[in-house]
This record gives sequence, structure tokens and C-alpha cells, in this order.
Amino acid sequence: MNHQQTLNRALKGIGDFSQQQSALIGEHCAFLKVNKQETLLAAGQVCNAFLFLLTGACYQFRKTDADPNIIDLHLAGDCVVNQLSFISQQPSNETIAAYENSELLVLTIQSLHRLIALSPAFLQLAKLLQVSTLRAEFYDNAMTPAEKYHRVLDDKPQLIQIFPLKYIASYLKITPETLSRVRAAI
Amino acid sequence: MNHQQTLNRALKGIGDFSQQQSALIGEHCAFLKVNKQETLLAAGQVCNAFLFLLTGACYQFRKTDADPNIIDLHLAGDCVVNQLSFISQQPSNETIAAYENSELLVLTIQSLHRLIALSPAFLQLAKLLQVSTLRAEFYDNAMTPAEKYHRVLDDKPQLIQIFPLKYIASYLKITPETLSRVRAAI
DNA sequence: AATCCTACTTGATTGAAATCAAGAAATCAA
DNA sequence: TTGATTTCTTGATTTCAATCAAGTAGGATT
Repeated sequence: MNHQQTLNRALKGIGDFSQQQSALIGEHCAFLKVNKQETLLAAGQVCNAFLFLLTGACYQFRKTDADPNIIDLHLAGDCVVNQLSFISQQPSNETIAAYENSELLVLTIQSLHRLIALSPAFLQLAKLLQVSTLRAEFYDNAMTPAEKYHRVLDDKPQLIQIFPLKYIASYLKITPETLSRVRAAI
Repeated sequence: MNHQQTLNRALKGIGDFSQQQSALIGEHCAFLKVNKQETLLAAGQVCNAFLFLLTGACYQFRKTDADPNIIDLHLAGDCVVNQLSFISQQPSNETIAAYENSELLVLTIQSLHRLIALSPAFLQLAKLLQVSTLRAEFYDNAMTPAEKYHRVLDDKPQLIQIFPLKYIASYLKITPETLSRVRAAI
């Protein structure tokens, strides 16, 4: 599948874009290939682009003295962005890295502004910034470990195939031990 | 203090707006006065406006079979919006209501678009939608009840003056008993 | 194949907050 | 003002996930 097709598919989840508009977005993107464990955005840098993950897997984490704190896990089709840093154009607290060899499309904030200048329809792209908000609330404070795990199973079962249990556990803010037990109890 | 002044003050926290731009925003707003316990946005409705809270206090909650789930507490100067519903223009899961008699400015999504058409500078208003994101992360999963409470004390001490303890507890996702004990332990 | 290292599992224990419960204080309504 | 209702406090108990701990399995490297 070519890049534009994957992009079109990703854009479907975001808003109503015509064939032409999708193509225009594609034209404003750069292609990027990274290897396993390469950094896409280092903590302290300003996030000045949207990344569309075409193939592979990426993750977002916060460094700690102990194990890194997983903030987000991304699969092909996802939009990878540190929304806080992007919006505020302040240095990010999180690092974004590739977990697998990955292919991405890069849409810089300048390109985004150029698109919006061409047509307000591209304002819809701003919705991307909300996606992670949805996700953050999705795995809610109030949910039990079992609920969280089953929600991932329903929502993004591939996550569990691709990322190690301890990443999933950190993402869900539970311990690996608890997740292991939840899983065993199915 | 007149409405425009209160609005200007609120806008300072959001972005860089000239005197004229602030005035233009004010001109695009409608004035609204509501009484205690009146509903501003019912669950199931689409949130199609930003509300600037000029005076009074409002809150956002999710209905449950038991006690309502407090999602957000707003004081004068705050921007009151259900961001998810606003962005997606889908029905809201939450209800927004006045806790005290309140005065508000209403900026509809149409007016927002009109402003953005006049000048891209008004895109800064979109930052408002991020404010609650920040807040949601502010009282983090990982914080202890005591940490949460002291953070409110530091951040928004008036909240504790105005809203009953059980609202604060629900907002912080702890029980009233626990909050009472935390408070006693100062 | 042997070694090392990390991930995962499973068990025992602990601890912190929820729940259960009852009484005190504050607010509201008549 | 009185009584009723709700909110807040305080205590006892329970519960559930974290922690501590040890062992097993799987992957990588030589």
C-alpha cells in the first residue's frame, strides 16, 4: 500500500476530506523512515510536527530514575504527536521513540498553517490534537485494572501483541504483576 | 468591573491579543445570566459555544445511578466548555450547570469561525480547548489524595471555599471521608 | 550449547483508601 | 425556632493493588 493510501485511511478517522484535500495534505508531508529505538522527539525539544505512523510502532514515555513511564503507544494508522508541546510550542517533557522500524509522514506546523491558509477545512486537522485527550480519559482513573485491560483488548488488541506486558502495564498505570494476574484470570 | 474588562483578563491567560482584538472577541460574545442550578449544557446536547465565566461558579458532571460524578469545577475567569463535544460536535456525556448565580459571555462556534476568518490570530482561542486537558493531567492518577488536595489548595484555593467538600472529593476522585481526613491532617 | 539478562509468573505480605457505620454540625424549609 | 435533611467528621473493618520475593521461561550474545 502506498503512503497516500495509508494517509487517506488515517484521515478518514479525523474528518471529512475530499480526495483532493487528502492529496494536498499528502503533498505537504515529508516521508521519514526510522529504525527500532531511534528517537523521534527528545524530551526538551519542541514538538513542531504531526507524525502519521504508516508502518511499525512507536511509543511516548517520560524518563524517571526507575523504569520509564509509558505515556502512549502508537500503531500504524495512528497520529503521533506530543500535543502539549505542539500546542504551546514549549519543550516536551516526553520522549517519542520508535519501538519497531517505522515509516512515517511528517506534517510540520508550518505546513499545517499553510494548509489552513489554503482552506479552513484543514482546521479539522486540529482535531488530531484531541485524539490523545480522548485516549487519556479512556483509561480512566476510576477503572479497575481488569477493566482497563479488557478495554485495551476491545479497543486496540494489537497493542498487546506488539508491546511487552510491562509497557502495557505502565501505560495503564498498574504494575506488571497485577496485569499478569488480570490476564491469567480470563 | 464591566464585562469587557473581565474578558480581557481571561484572555490574558490564553494568548496575546491586542486591545482591539480583545474588543472584537467581546463584540462576538453574547451576555448570559443564569440562576443557581440552572443547566447550561444538558447531557446529550452538542456543545456549540465557549462560555467565559464572568461571575459566579459552574460545574460539569456526569450523571450516575448514585452521586453525580464531578468532572470539572469553574470559577469566575474560567472558560467553561465541554471540549470533547465542542471539537467533535457530538452530543456531550456531561452536564454543565451553574452552582451559583452566574454571569457569562457566550462565544458560539460560528462566531469563533467568523473571528478566525477575520484573522488567524484568533486561532489562539483554540488553545482554550487545551486548558482542560492540562487540568485533567494536573490531578494525575499517580497522585495521593493528600497531594491532590494540596495541589488544589495551591492552584485554586477558592474552589474549596465555594464548592462543598463532596464535590471536591468527586472531582479529585477520592471519597469524601478520605478528603475529610486529609484536611484534618494538615 | 552455555551464559546472561530481561520478561513474565506466582505467592506472601503490606498498606492505603474504600466501605461501612454512626454521630455531630451545618443548611434548609416550614 | 424547630425539625428535617444533607454534609462533614471520626472510627472500625475490609479490600485490592502495590510491594517484596523467588522462581521460570524466553531471547540475545558469545
